[in-house]
Amino acid sequence: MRRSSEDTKAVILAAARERFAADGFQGATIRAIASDAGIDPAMVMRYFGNKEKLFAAAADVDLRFPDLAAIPREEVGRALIGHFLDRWEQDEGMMILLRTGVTNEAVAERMRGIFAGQLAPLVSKLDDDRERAPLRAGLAATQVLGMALCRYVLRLPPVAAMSREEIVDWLGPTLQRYLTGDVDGHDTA
Amino acid sequence: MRRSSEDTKAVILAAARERFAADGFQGATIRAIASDAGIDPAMVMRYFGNKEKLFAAAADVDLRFPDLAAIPREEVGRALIGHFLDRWEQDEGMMILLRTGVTNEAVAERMRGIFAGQLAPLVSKLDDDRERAPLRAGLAATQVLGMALCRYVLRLPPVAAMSREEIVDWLGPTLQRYLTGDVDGHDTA
DNA sequence: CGATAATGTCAACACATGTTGGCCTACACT
DNA sequence: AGTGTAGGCCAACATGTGTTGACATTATCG
Repeated sequence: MRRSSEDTKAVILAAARERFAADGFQGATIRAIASDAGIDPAMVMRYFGNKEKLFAAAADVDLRFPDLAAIPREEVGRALIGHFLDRWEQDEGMMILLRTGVTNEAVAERMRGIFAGQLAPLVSKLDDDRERAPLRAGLAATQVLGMALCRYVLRLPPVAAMSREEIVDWLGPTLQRYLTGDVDGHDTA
Repeated sequence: MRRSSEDTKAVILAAARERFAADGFQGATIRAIASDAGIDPAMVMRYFGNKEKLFAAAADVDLRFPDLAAIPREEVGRALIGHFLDRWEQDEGMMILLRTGVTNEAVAERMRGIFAGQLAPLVSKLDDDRERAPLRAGLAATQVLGMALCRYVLRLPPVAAMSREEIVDWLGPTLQRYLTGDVDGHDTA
């Protein structure tokens, strides 16, 4: 045999990741993915069943958030945005989710799941008032996803041009207030 | 004649707005739009030429930002987010741009144009240091678009559940700092 | 009334897409 | 060498899409 089954499966998956990240779910075609992978479209079907299952495999992403409770309380804001930027630039899955979640309800549901399952629980460990944790996590999500949207997807020139340090310096305090502050910006006791 | 040319054109445009806002550019089909409008798909072509021109007509949006310089300096943050929330809920064009700009480069370019032509100039009037104005505007865009994304598109439960006042109270100070503060959050002289 | 142009409908084309089944090819094992 | 099987390719189908042209219908005006 030319290649092992697992090898070609991996090649297809890599090509699918790139295409889904670049063109979204509808925009990425099986034929284009197969062409990128240098194989026949039929192979994609053989190994992944159909387009939706291929997408599911390509969009399997883990945020791998660090344990915020293990970080000095006054640094969680900077730590969160820093980690998120790293993660975004390493894992194409983030781009896939954002590009497709905007027009695909199933993916949007998945993003809500990631939010509720990976970010919210972490935030709730920071606060004694567990009631407010989802709100805090939600606020953090708006700022963090908004940055990803403007920087990596829309590529607004001033935002795309910022250095990692600048972003951390500007967004860190914002996230710090969302995660640990009250409305007026004072830290909770 | 049953209807005037302008009337049906308006009916088509209204249906197109809804479909584009709900399904994005690729997801919205001429046939579905025509069906919503209660007419034949061929009419759409007759009046708008092709799908892209129809989209261009449907996505013609004006942010109608107020003159930030005419607002007390310490309130520009709250004013900006408040105005943006109003605008979003009144004009389907905002949803169209966000839903489609994420996967369509031409629309993304258009959003960059709106940003550079409508938001950035306004911000530059707030600051003596004109060099920093694009950066400030960009930061504001990340927070404001991130809120729209999480609240109206992704519908993250805690964010969608917030009241207008809560959002203004939480995001106002953030935008205030992006627009008029230095990195540490102190107002510029 | 009759002509004419505007408004609308119908059927079809050309094309791209996801998906399927049959066929070929090359290796491993006896 | 012969054979079975896994990996791979080709051609085709069914469907949905944007788009087009020919035909019908209706209102306006000479």
